[in-house]
Amino acid sequence: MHWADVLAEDLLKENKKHVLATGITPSGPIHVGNMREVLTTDAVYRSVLKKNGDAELIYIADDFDNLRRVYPFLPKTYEKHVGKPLSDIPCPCNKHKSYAEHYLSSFLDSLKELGVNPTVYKASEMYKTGLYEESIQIALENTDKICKIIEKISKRQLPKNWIPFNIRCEKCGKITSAEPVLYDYPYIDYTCSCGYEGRANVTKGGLGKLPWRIDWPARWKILNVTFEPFGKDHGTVGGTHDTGVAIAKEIFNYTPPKYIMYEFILLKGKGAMHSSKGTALSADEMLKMTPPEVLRFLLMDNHPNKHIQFDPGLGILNLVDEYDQQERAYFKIEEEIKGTKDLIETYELSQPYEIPKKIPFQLPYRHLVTLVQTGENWKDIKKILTRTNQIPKDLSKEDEDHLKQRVEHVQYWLENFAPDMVKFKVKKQLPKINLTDEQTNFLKKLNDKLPDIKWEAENIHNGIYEISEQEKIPIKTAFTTIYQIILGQEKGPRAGFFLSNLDKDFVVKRVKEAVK
RNA sequence: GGGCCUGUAGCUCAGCUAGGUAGAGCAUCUGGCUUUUAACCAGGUGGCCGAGGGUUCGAAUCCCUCCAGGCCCGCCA
Repeated sequence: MHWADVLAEDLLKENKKHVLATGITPSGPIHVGNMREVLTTDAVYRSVLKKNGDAELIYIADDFDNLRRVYPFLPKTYEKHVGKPLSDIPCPCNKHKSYAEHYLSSFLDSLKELGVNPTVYKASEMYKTGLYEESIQIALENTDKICKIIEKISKRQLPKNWIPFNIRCEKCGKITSAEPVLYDYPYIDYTCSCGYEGRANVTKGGLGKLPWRIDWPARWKILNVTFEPFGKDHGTVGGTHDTGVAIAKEIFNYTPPKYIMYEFILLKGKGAMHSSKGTALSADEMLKMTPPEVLRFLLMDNHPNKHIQFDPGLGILNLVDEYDQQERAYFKIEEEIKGTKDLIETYELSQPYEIPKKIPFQLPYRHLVTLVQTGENWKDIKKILTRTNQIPKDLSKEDEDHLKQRVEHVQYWLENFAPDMVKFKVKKQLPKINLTDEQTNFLKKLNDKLPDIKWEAENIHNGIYEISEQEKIPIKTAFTTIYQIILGQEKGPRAGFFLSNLDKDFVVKRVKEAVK
């Protein structure tokens, strides 16, 4: 059984409406690792719905959390914003309402592309509209109890006058620097390190925030959360999940949601991703080089408790190939590889939106890598594909869109991540090269033969071999020569297929030129 | 120090939740049309299922101990 179904069935033991929650703090570019949490939740959500359960998928952006420090990708001027809620900090590009919006909006766009459509909650709004009011009161009334729970479970010492509420200083706007002096419901008198002394009315929204260890369980109750995954960093003993569970039960009288702890996505050769260390791959970027169904596939095919090594280099080609292979198996065009796990569920969960009724038109991804570099744009590429009969004349609109979308992904990959060995450029002019006599001889023979070759991959390929045999020219030399005069490099894509994609006249002309 | 996960063929991993004759892909070897930057087909080789103990008629699978590796663990989600 697919892991999402296992989790869904566990939820369905209770016949009620399930709220599946996921949340990420938009403190910077949101990376693929974070994406795992959202897609994991989405998978379980879909599975519950499929089994006729009642479910809602929600996404909570904790934009009321404060900026911890000036991250490497931020200008120095952000120093003055450290400590303020993300929703109160100006946008780095000035196009969004706030710092939080800046990172959130592109992430939400990515989610849409992946077919994830949660109800979005923003913590800043939840606080400002008073959704947290009751929880704040309960927390403050139970300060001692909460303090004991946290100290006992996390083995951490809290400061003497600690209260489960971070006051936002009215003057400087920071939620990290105000110290409570006196608490008399509903007022808290405080002094801030900026010198301000003030009084906060906790029943008025937005004057402060519950610390994370209390915020999380409070949120479960406010939104009736029944399921929420979290990364292994929270799963540690005495960690925020442990204290959250205890606080939910003992303070908020709420049964903690079910969960799954997920492993991290590691970047091949670089290890775990950290935005702050520059070793993160943002969700945006990943989606630009990986088709959405393939990105989903990567996560659906791997149990959340397994870490994923993601290779943005050649590995991506294998990943897409693997996806295509499973797609063919799903549509029974070829046999599934023995031992494939949950083929049907995995494929269906990988679809961003509708599950195709028939198999989408496939072109091997590696071919696309060559094609994309042969043609200038989609029009060009389509022309080549049509001329070489690689796509049917009556290609459907959906199939064309699908193909075009893949071409765009390949282009982005080639520009940003592909290793040099797969890159090439068809030179507009004959490159400056020194050819040996043997090579020149080969080109002469090729020049004679070319006009008679029917312009198809296999014929071209065979033609090259014939010359090689007749003239006793090593086949390797033959290929190298071709790559040199067209690409200006010694290696290149499979020659027959490659040349057939080029215009015949162009090749004939180039060979003629090279012989001179 | 604590926690989670992993250990099965040369490599990457299924199989373990419901115990019942050890599997796949790649690599390698052989044969077929000399086949390029990782696009063929057919067949073969290859494993003390990390080690030890226990439960059982029977264990890769369940229980215990140990060993090795990965990752995580400050009011940093």
